[in-house]
Amino acid sequence: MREKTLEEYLGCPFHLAMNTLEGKWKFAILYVLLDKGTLRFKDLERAIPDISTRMLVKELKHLEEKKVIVRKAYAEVPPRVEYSLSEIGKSLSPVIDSISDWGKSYANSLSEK
Amino acid sequence: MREKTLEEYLGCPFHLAMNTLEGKWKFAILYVLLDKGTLRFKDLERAIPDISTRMLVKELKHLEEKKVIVRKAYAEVPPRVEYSLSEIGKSLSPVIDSISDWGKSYANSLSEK
DNA sequence: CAGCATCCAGGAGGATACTG
DNA sequence: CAGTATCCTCCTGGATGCTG
Repeated sequence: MREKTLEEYLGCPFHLAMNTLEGKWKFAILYVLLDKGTLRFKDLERAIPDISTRMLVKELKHLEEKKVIVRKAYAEVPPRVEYSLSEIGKSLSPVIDSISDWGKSYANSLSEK
Repeated sequence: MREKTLEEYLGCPFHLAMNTLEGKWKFAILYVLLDKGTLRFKDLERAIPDISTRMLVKELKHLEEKKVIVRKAYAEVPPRVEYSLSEIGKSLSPVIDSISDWGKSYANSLSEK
């Protein structure tokens, strides 16, 4: 039995993390940015075909407020806005990997039976 | 740039994982079972004070269908039902840890500025 | 191009009361 | 004890059209 309580374990950092990663499209956006580095709004929309404009805007805004991604707007016409991961955003890689890894062994364990 | 596409990476195993872990209380239940090993329904309710009976039933049922937890009912009066993690359920520990770890460094990076 | 405004449906999740 | 059964609210997310 672990020594930490539910409160300590799931308490602050865990819920903080879940809070910023919650939402249908967060991981997709994160992965694409992890993959490509920097993308414009339209490119993100193309990279995640099923997302609606409204949702992409909302999720990006949320991630930006949470300091996970960085938004850089250029004063040009037509407008250009580039999104990339912050340092803390890049450090999410192990999280995505561990979930993906678990998913693989989970899929295996399901097909074995 | 990674070689996998969004489809390959987020495609099957990742979404499979997210699917079974989705929901407000999944991680809380998982953590408590990881912590205590085996618990009766009422004990789970006590361990997660804010959850409603309805939600606990739903989440447990979902996790059982997904083969992540094991339900064992005893033919007694009053009834006794015990929940525990399956092998694949126990292997979720790294996922929970990586999220929790990221949450910690995230909290640090927020407070530094 | 990079969004914002609006409307809308469906589902997640809460509160309460009841049963074998 | 271990759930069911209802009812209800709010929020997520989709569709569409418009703007600087």
